[in-house]
Amino acid sequence: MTTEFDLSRFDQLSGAYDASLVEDPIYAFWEDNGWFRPTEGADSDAEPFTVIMPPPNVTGVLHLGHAVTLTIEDALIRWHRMLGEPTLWLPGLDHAGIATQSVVEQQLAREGLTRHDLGRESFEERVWDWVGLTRPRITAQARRMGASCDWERTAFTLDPTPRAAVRRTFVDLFTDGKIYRGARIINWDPQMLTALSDVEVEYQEEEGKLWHVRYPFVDERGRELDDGVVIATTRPETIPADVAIAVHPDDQRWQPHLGRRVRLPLRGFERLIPLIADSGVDPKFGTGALKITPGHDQLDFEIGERHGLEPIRVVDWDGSLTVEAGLYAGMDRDEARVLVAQHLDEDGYLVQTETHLHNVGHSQRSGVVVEPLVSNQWFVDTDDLAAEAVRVVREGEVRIVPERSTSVYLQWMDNIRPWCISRQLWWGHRIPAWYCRVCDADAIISGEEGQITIDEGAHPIVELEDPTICPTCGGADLVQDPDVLDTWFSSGLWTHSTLGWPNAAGEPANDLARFYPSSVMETGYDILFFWVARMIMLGCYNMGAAPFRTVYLHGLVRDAQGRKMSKSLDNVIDPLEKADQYGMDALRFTLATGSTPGNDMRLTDERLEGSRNFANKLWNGARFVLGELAQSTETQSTGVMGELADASALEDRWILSRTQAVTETVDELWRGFQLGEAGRQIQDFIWGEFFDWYVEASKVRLRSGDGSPLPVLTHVLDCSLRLLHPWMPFVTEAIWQQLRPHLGQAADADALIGARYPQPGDRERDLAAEGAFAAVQEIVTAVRQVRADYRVQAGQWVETYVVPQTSMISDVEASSAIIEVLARARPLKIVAERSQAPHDQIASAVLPLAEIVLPLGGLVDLAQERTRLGKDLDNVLKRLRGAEAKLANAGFRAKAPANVVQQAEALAEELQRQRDDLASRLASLD
RNA sequence: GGGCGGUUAGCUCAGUUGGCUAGAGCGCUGCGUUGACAUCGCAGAGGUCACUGGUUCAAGUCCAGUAUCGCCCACCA
Repeated sequence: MTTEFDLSRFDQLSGAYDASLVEDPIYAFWEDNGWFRPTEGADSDAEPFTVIMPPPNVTGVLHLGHAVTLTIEDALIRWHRMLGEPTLWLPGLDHAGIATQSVVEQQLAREGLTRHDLGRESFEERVWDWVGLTRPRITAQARRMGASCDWERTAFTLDPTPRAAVRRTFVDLFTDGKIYRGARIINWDPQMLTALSDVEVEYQEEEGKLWHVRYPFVDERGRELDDGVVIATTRPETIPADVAIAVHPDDQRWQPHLGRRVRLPLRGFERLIPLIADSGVDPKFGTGALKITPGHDQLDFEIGERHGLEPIRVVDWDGSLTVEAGLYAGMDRDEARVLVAQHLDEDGYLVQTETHLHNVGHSQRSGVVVEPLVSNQWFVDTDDLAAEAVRVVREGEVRIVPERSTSVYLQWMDNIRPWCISRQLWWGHRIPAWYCRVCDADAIISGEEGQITIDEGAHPIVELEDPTICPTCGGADLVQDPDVLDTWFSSGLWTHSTLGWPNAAGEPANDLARFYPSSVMETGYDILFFWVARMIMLGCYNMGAAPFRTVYLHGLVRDAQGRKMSKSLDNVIDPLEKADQYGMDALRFTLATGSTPGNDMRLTDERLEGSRNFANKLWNGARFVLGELAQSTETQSTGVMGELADASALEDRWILSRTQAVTETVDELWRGFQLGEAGRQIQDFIWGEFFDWYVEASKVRLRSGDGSPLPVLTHVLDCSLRLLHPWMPFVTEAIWQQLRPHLGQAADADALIGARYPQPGDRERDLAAEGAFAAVQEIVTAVRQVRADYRVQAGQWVETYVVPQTSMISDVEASSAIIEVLARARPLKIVAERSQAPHDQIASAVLPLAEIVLPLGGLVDLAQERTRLGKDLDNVLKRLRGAEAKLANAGFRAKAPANVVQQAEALAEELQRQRDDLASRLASLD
């Protein structure tokens, strides 16, 4: 620790907290002093707390989702760091294959270019240039968020080690037979011109048309008959690719006709197709008959496979129709749909048209309607991987927060299908497969501009090192597979590729051994399938152990109207802009306390304002304490904290016990991952108890000089800053740097970021003090209330009598100075008997532990007094009835725990006394 | 078609082993420029905890069902 924090910078600060003057210097101070490194200030024997950061896409800028992630992870890391555990928060970035390529292609389009104009190599260079711009911007933004991650370990999915991890995993899975290549029906994005995986397709309900089309039977000589089979379809343009009509085998309507042939009812087509039976057909939908188009429908493809029917491709890669479409060839699929329907109608084959609500798949990235089509792609057979990924969750090796997400995860895993991992893109990890131009000459098709496609039946050579000769023929004319991998393939390895896996022979695997598996994986629930599921599958496969112990899923941040943020709605909130406006701590606190795990939250300016106000309140409360410390003559060599043990005033004992109480609560909430509730509890404590009560009470002794509250003020401020630091790191550190010189031995670090977090065992609770001070609070509040009711001038001192219950007398007397000041009650007379207080021209209130009397003279209005007391009495009576009914219940006495019964009895007794006092008070008014 | 979540004050939301009078912020009403803070203080109004039934001594909390809004998954063309 070398860099001292320059306190002089705070000289200019006063009044309102100005985050913009504080945040950057504080961050630099932490980073320069090495606080983000994992071993600093930590006990090396302890188990490390590790978080691998979800890598933001190198595309674009940080959005609110990142802000939530960084806030929560930073809070967790800071908490564990303050617990003295070795902590590692490993940051990184994702090359984000399709997303980044899409952005760069859009840039090119604005220049009137396509990636083909540049060629593969130049295009990749162009993307690297772009990444060179966005990378530093993104990390700078994360720094602004206050992320205390270990920047020295920043990883990128295209770095050498992650590349090696991809290679190794691909080779292992291929060798295991879990990766294979083949012609299957996949989801095709006709704009990006690439295959997609199932999860990259988003279904939207849309109103379409359901056309009922008659396929006529033909006689033996092929002549068309009047009857036929009516099917219902949403895609008449795919009729040229029909290979059969299928019905359910048990469907009685069609039994006699099975095996007969029908003719394609489309102009220019004479093709006959069979009527077949398959149990995949739902006899209740539409007409109960289904046209089978294996080339463009998942279900049809499967039915086709079962019946040995070859798919026909009628929709081309770009969404236009192929030559197979006859006179419709070259038309766009939507255009053709309309025309085909029109022709069917004109030719008398269109039986009926109805509107139809159905789900249409769109590409997650480009938004265009996905075309299912048959294509040669690489797949991961996920069955075994999923089985293990299910096991580790079922058996609790991985815990998902919130727990309910576990069933979502398991359900998805149970229904998992082969994962299409090849993409016809240029940006990403090139598939490490080669083909021999000689042996696979028939399968290698060279297209324009040196592009090639690899047909089915080619023999890929997949090895750890780039192959140079064909193992079959010994030739050296090899060509690499042109495709790249799904970006989530490399993301799925993130948990260990960032820690040095696969470590080369002889290379130490320290990081892996020490930090794998990580402690918490924190991310949005929207990428549970994309990412979390894949990380668990691949982590288990490569490492033989699940990649993390806990998955913490946060919800989506929505706008003030509860809408999802989107560019098209133009309602995207920029986190940095909000931070400029309200301060980063305010943004963080709002995001962290705004929701519970897995639930969405709305971000509004009102909430941000509230958090900003809290930061400001803390700043000013601290300013008060610091100001008093500066004026105090007390020694600073040992710090004022040395005298903490002398704190014997009731309010001291009370706030120390309350500090301990909130410490215990917060500790428990932390352990249950209830960060939001913990933050709220701390805010309530600091504002509602420490500042509103203790600081106000402390002023009495500061002025009288009758024993100093400074040790307690200092200690509780110190604890408050420590407790709050994970949520609001900047303002707490800024204050703590000013407080530290006053802490003496209690200053256990040079920076709050490395100070010790308050612990449940730090101090005994003092329940007697808590109870007694609660009575003082009640008395003060009641006096204020009476004064407000009678519109007594706020600044005016009023003679006030307090008649405490006998048991309370000494505590109330001890706190008389506080009551006097906080309630503006002077002279304050504490008397043992009600009879010692005046009875005429008074306003009064009856509390559980005391009665108060204010002789307000002419201000007192008997009618108003009757109303006030009557209302109180009604309330007491109502509660008393409830309490007595409960006690009269034999079951309650018999079955409720003893302490609950006891409490109920005490309450009833207290209420009876209040009732009697109120009644006699009322009687005396007459 | 399955699965999940929400429904608590005018608004936005807390309330996790069932147990004192259900809380907060914002908004609203009244008072207030007391030397930390008007980004503030004090006091107040405001809720049959969506509905129905059940379990229990006791239900906002557990169970069943209903309504309604939302999300996810799914090969009904």
